[in-house]
Amino acid sequence: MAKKVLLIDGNSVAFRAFFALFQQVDKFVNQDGLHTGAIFGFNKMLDIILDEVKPDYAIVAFDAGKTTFRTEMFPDYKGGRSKTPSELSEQMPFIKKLVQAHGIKTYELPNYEADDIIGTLAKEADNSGYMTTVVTGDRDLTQLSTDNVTVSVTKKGVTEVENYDPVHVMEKYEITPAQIIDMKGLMGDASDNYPGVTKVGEKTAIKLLKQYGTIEGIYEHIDEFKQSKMKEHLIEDQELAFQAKKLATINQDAPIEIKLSDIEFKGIQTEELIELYRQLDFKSYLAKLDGEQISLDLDAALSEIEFTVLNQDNLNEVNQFNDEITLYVEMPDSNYHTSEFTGFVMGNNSHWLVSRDIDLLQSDEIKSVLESNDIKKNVFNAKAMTVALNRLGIKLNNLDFDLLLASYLLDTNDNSDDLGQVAHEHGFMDVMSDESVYGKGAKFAIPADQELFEHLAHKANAIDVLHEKLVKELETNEQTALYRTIELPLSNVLSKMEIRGIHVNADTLESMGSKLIERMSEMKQLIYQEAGEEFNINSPKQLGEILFEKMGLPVIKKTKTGYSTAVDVLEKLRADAPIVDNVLQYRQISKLQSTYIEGLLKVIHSTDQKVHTRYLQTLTQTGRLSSVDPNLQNIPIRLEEGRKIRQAFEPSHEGWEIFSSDYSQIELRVLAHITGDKNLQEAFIEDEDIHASTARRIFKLGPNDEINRDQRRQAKAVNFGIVYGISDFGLAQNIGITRKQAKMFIETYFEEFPGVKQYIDDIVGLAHQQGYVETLTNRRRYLPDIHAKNFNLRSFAERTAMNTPIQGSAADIIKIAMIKMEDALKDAGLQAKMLLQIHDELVFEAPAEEIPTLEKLVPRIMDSAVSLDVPLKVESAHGKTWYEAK
DNA sequence: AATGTCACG
DNA sequence: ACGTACGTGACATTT
Repeated sequence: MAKKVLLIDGNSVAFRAFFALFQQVDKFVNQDGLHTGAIFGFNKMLDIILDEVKPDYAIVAFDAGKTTFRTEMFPDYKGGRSKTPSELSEQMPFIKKLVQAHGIKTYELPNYEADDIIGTLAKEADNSGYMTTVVTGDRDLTQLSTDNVTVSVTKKGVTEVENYDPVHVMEKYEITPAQIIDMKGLMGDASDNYPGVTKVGEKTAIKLLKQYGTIEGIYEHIDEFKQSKMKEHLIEDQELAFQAKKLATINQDAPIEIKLSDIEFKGIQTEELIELYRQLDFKSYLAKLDGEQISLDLDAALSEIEFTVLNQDNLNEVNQFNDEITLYVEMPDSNYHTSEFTGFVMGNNSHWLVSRDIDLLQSDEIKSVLESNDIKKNVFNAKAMTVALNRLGIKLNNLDFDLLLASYLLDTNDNSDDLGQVAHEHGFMDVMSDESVYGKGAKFAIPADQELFEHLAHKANAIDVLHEKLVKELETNEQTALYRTIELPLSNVLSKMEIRGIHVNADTLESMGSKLIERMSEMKQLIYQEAGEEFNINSPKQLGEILFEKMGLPVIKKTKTGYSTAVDVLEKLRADAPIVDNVLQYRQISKLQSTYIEGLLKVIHSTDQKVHTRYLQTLTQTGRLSSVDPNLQNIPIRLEEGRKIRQAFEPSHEGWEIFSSDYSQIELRVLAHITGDKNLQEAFIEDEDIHASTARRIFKLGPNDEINRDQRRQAKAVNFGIVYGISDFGLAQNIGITRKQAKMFIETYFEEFPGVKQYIDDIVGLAHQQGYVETLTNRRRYLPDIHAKNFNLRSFAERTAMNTPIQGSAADIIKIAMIKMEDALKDAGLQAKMLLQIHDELVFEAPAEEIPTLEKLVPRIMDSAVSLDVPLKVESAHGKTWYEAK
């Protein structure tokens, strides 16, 4: 097989990579403040292309300096270009190192550009009968393409390329690769700052070349041209055209000192590359490198750590800890309700006790330490530890420091549930991430004793070392109270709710499911009939082809991969063809079936007929919880059909009921409080229907005027819009009015609620000034994009600046209520148990006879969780199932 | 692993 | 002129 040669135009690819990632210029910075976006992009390109080409020879050519034979010929060549941004030029030396670490030579030659080096080598390769791939960001190089030379030009970004061989050049430009030079001669090149023939662009140039072949050919026949402006320009600019042609011609005989045999591709130099990735902070690439090689190498980089392996005979070792201990129980699966245990570590001050034998935790010696109220516990993920130990019949008491929770409060942005990664974020590198120890996907494996124990000891040590630092940082941010009185106690409340679980009646789900399946197959047949063929309705691609190509329905919206078939689009097409309505119905049923019937059935524990969700306490950017495995925060309610799913959620005892209370309009009440807007506050103090009240104001209605349904609906959308960080476009889209009308609404709203307007201006200003915003309890969200040059990114950050204090404070309030609730239920001696939190709603189960008590107690706890300038309002309901609690 | 869609607050 | 509401998770399909 022919040898393969890879020639890369280093400068142009680096430029492309830099500008492709420029919007995120602030995201790609390593610890030393070096920008790394272009390096990152270059690396990505290299990985892909090396994998694709698998070259025998490879080189990356760079431009040597400002002056070349072209500037000698034409002093203004590439003149007027703005200087290379310093953010890019500082990256060039690293790109060269990166290339070398990939086992590829770099080369530059005084007086010549990278193009010429590539052209010369391409010619040599072609003559030797090799297959060559040229990678560049510059279309001019397509002139080099032959049957044996493919020119890959990077498209948006650097990872996608368009491959030019002579056939593709012909398809695209209708000329040969050699004629590309003539085309450039006629057109000139604005970016290289040389002119061609006046008023001749791509279209005209191609037309002329198709007829006369070359620039020379054109001028040989210039006399035969009909009198025209174009002819005048051609004659006038003849010299320029020939000059431009020369400038555009790549020199294929540059005096380079290297031959193909000097540029053999050596393959990746793993050690060098690891060192470089480390320096650059390229974590994902580090992880990607061969797992074993890396873990060996990283292992060597970690400090040696001592530990004692616990067994039945040395359990008295734990007696040395009487003040505080650091504890970590290792679980390979993220679901701590069900995961197996692979080991544990406990200790402090570099005295680490480790073991794989989980049963040891249940020994009197260890159990008494864990359950002690005098010995403080430092952990990573208190809730996971609490639930895990509960499975072993151990009650974990006196939790004090949670590295995960503290880290989340300090900065919600770069968070992870991996101890190693979190430690790295805080500058502590002497611990590995789980992924680099265990590998991932198919490679996942639990290592042998020594490696596992070292990993565990390093983890415990990381918690220990970061403890003091993070506690100080919380103090600096005035977040100590948030940590101690809200998040840490809440993690305990949540662990109880998760452990309790909620009873789900599988029979109810199954009988619903079989009805749905029946209806689904009817709908399916109907849709196939209307379509005239069978296809996969669940595939947006296939559905799009049927609707928009076969049936010719009007295309309303496109996605980046094809036609959009989302609800808002289909709804507009409803009247055009009956199939649309059927597809919508089919989708609705299939969603219920797959996500809520089958999905829920899969996660019911066979031992207790319950589902045990996990609340993620350190995930959202606003301070809300999220719920997974299963997600119990998105069980259907809006449409009756879906709402019936809630009939399967039952109390776990005979004679009990489901009881549910929710905050009414909590976000708008928080808005009224935070903005201090008198008009908005008044509406809540008077307990008015808030959307009607807003309607009265924005439509300028009198106190006795009727508010019609549509006015209220629109006002409701405006209220939502305000909370989300409104834009006229968004509002218009949402309620189907013109942008102009939406703008009017917003303006009127701001006139009527000047305090809200003031708040928006203030908070966006504050975010710009300090780089973050805060909630009522000093929960903090950093907004790095607030300084972005990119309009979209910046606007998004500005909207979050105003939304986060609202959504986040509402989250704070219900969290406080939950902590108080757990105590209040206990103090009142009730059997009632809190089961679920759905952002502004709490769901309980209780004996029927406790319901009257709950109806007073629960709202009282909830509405007094905090004291705002407006009252909080709570509404309750109860019934035999969650469905009936409405 | 990414994308589109749709369920919730 | 830019291109849009805020916060989530699960599923099926496609790459």
